[in-house]
Amino acid sequence: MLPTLDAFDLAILDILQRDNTVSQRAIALAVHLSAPAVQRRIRRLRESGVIRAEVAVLDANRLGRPLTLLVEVHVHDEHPLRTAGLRQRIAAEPAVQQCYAITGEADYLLVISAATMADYQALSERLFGGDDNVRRFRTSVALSCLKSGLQVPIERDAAAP
Amino acid sequence: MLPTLDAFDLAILDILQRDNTVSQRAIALAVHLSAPAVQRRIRRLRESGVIRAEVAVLDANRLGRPLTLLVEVHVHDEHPLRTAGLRQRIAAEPAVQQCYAITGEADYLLVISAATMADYQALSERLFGGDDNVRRFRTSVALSCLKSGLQVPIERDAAAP
DNA sequence: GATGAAATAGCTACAGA
DNA sequence: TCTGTAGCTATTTCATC
Repeated sequence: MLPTLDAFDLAILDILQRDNTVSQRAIALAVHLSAPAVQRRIRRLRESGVIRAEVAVLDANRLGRPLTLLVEVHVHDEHPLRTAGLRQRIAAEPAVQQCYAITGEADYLLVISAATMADYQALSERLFGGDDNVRRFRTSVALSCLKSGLQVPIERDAAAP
Repeated sequence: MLPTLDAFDLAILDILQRDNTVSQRAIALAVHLSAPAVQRRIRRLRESGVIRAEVAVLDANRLGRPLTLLVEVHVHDEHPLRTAGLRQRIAAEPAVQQCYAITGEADYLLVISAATMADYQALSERLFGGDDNVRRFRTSVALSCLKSGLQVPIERDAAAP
């Protein structure tokens, strides 16, 4: 389940995480391999979980969700049992795009997508309202998004001779 | 360039942002449309920018980048001319996955992927070191990632009869 | 890992509502 | 203008070397 990735794998991954619509033939050409070889590697990368998902990235503005909110959450007690409810509500809420447990002053950082501030207010009430383990939360509004992605930097050794 | 999205479009988008390897035929079946109709809609959604990208999401841990860092950056002057350099370095740095200009105490929030703390230290030096407009930056380490994605919540009206 | 055949998906054209 | 049917092209998939 932990296959070592060679330069071919890395080259393939680096293409796919930029654009997974490129054909296996084109990838094969780019990394100097045959198409079936590329296909077998992609299948292994999928099955082993190196490729976690293959998705379309949508424009939130065009879908009526122009707001991105960044929320630092402070809890009284970080103990798993005391935060289970919070974590479950976060997991269940589609508007919460990302959630990190973090070091430092705050305990959690959330990235949230919302249509209106009223919607966010209702959401924050749902997430934090009745939870007496939530000490406080501090919301920042994203004025603009300078960069948005989940791409993992890959050191590009030359792929092949 | 701003086509109104109907229930069919939304249903298609909701499938694709979860898994864009689903065939047009399967989508057609799911949303009760013919495959060519689905294809035409997908093409329009791509061209109009509603679909911003189609990508593979990789597991950073398996690629030797187990660290995620969340960095709040405070600048002296938010004026575009004074922050141009910073924004340019952020854009050029693959390790910076996300960057938001935000309201509140800090001015920017960065999500960064790194292999080691030493690498991050070098990176932060590159990003902020020589810039006298950067007043300070505060780094949090992500202890765990409870949720990770860029999916936009879509209200699922019934797709079609 | 490469080659070639079968299955499948994607694309285009045309007809109809 | 949009959908659906039909037919073609290209890609993926699988067996073999």
